[in-house]
Amino acid sequence: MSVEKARLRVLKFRQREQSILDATLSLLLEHGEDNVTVETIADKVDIGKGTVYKHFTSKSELYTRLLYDYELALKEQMEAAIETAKTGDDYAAPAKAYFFNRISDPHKARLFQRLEEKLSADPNEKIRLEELGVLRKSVFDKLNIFFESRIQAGELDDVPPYYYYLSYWALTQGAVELFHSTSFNKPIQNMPELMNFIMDVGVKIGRSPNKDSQT
Amino acid sequence: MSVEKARLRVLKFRQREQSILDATLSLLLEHGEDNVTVETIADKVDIGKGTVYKHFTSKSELYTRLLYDYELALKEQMEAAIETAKTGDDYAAPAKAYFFNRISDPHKARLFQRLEEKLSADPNEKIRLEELGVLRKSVFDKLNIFFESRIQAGELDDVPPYYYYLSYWALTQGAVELFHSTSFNKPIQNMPELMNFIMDVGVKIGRSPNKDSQT
Amino acid sequence: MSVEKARLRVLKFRQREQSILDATLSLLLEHGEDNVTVETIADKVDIGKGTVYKHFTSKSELYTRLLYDYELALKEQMEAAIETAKTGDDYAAPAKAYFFNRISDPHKARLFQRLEEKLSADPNEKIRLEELGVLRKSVFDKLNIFFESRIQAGELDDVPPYYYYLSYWALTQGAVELFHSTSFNKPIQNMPELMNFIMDVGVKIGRSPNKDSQT
Amino acid sequence: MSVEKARLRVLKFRQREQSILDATLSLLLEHGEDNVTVETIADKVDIGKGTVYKHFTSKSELYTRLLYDYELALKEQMEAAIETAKTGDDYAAPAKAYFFNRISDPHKARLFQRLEEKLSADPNEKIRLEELGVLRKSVFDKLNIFFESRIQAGELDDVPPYYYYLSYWALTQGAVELFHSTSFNKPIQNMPELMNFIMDVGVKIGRSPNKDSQT
DNA sequence: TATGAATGAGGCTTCATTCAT
DNA sequence: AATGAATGAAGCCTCATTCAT
Repeated sequence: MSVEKARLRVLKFRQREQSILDATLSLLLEHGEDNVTVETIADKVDIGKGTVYKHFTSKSELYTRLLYDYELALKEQMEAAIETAKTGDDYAAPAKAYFFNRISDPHKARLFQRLEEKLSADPNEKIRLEELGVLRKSVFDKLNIFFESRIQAGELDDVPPYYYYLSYWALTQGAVELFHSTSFNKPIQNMPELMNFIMDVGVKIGRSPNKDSQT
Repeated sequence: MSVEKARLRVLKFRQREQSILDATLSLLLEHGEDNVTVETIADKVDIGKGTVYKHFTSKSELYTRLLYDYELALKEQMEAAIETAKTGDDYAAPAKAYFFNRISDPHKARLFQRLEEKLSADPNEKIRLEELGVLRKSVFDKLNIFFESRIQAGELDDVPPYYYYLSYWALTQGAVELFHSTSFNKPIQNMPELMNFIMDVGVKIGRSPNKDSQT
Repeated sequence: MSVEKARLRVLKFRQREQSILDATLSLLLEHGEDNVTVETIADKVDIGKGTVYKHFTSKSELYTRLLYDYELALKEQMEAAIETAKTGDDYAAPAKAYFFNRISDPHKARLFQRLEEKLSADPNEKIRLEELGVLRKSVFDKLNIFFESRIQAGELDDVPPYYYYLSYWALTQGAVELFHSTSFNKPIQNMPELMNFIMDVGVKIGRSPNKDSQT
Repeated sequence: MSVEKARLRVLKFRQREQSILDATLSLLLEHGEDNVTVETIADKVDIGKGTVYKHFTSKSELYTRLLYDYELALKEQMEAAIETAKTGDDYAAPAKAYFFNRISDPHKARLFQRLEEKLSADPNEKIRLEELGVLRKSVFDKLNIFFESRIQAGELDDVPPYYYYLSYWALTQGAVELFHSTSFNKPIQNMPELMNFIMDVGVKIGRSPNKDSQT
């Protein structure tokens, strides 16, 4: 019976941890990275400040954890998209998946970009942050194989595979920034249309003109 | 004679102002936006904290000034490049100019991106920050004309001109981020080559296959 | 049991709050409004500077609170005195109560006068300061009724009731200043006697000569 | 000829000194005691900050000087009024003169009250401030004689003469405060009328009922 | 003599983290 | 385990006064 109790306690503990993560993310999105304090977070979850430190050794660790969860979800989407692409149904599936993931919530995308940057400066987080690299490496490897095969099939120009996905990453990242920049926003009259245009630019990277007709 | 003295004094004052700006930029680049204090700056220039406030009414104003100077230099480079492009020698001149400007010092490029974002949150800087918009508007207008003419010459797909330069902006911005991301950096074996590849992607945006041969 | 603990904690917290208020008042009286810093206060209570901000959002709020407490006590004394006066035992009870309240600690009286003035300039305190007005309004209303009845009874000249209590306020205020002015102090050989004289001037305001004999 | 020049220089120096005093007073009245800096003053006079220190050894001395000038003018008015009173034309002349002097510019009256208080705390000003005492002593002496004579003439109750003028001082002082207090201001519908009422209270201090008819 | 740039002590406030209960 | 009061370092900014020119 006390085993049961213990299990329940552990469950509750985990749920609370998730609440903290959720609350933090929502506060971060609402008020910006520089305007969220541990106290705000605790208040939102309706727990004491000290309790936060029972779950995370530091504010940075909490942030890192958030980052990791985000990246993990992204990885899973990417892997699914790569599988789809392999079947030949839609070569652009990974590209689109990535793009949509980022652009569907550009606010969040940019937040994590900033967070990662900030955390990188923290020596205590270096180790934990490396796990992000592991996650990404796994996706990179799959993308490498995928693009290699397309190159060998003559569908793409013969450059190192990472040229493709990193160019694409850059383009998407930039689109996210564009979304937010008050100043560069101004000329834009039709944002969704522009985003489609940009995505299209991305999808077509490296396709030689004559190969273009194949899609 | 006292006129002469006064001129000297003003000169010295300006030089000091410039050295504050220089020191600030270098500290910002070295330690990151969140790790530069007014005291650090004063120490680096070897002046008192109060002196900084003789030149700038607030830390924010100092930053805004830095931003403005950077943007002004960029604007001038862009306008020169647009002129070059108009002569027909190199249609891609503006694109290249922009790309090189950002990529030649990606650290700085990203810094200013972040700085602008942060300053936008400060109500006191809103007015000063609008001058940046004026600067950019001027470049946008020239780019609009330039792209419009190329579209009408049938050299580019017929989409709103800003699609071109904003996509390009996004791509460059992303390239800058790529440069910094410790994690996304890893697969890269040949950074300059990759940057060229990305720039090429940008240059070719919107050129229909058959028009491609014209260049 | 934990309820008991919580109560104790709240109690302790309040006590500390009160000791901050007490220390602040005593420092204010000792060193003057311009020579009390948050650090001084914290030192006197033997707590950290930050702790002060757990109790009050700003130095101004702390001062406002002091002011409010003072005014509240005054209000209660005044209302009691007005009740006494209504019984007919001593028509001058409110006047005397007010006078004694101020003159018994003129140092404090003047301090709060200054404090209120200073706080009025702080836009953040405007709302909180209005509560003082509410407190006073309540006393004013009671005084209006009281004086009105005396006027109608023919005991006082028929002028707006507030003439009486505001003249009286002015006289008392001035007496407080007199108490402090090192320079105007000099001729005074018998301060209590002078204060009695002044109070008497106040008490007799508006009593027509022939009515004078009635008291 | 150089004597002439020297005289001119001295004249100019004095004029500038007066400009500084004038500018300071006007700034003090406009922005309040806590919001006037030496720089503001210098700017208003259109001279360098350093120049201010050629005329006054410290900001405090400048203020003290302002105070002295104000008090001197008041003294002269008071002495003239006492002379008038001695002729028997208007016994209340000194009282009225004082009251009008303060109430005609209550803003200024209160400013100097505050200034004197602040300066009293400055040990460096103690000596200079004593000269104010000398000025006042001179007026007090004359008032003593005046009131003494009225008392002996049976026109006033027999109390120490300073009871009269200090009570009066207090009343006026308080009226000035009343003028400014945002909170105590509220019930007032007719300020000039109220001020007259208060002045009347002051004028009648100490007059026994039967003596009242004499005026 | 006039200047105004430079100074730096000193004031207020914030917030991640600790620790006694 | 949970709490939240307490901490104090650190950051920004002000301003009377000094002093080299």
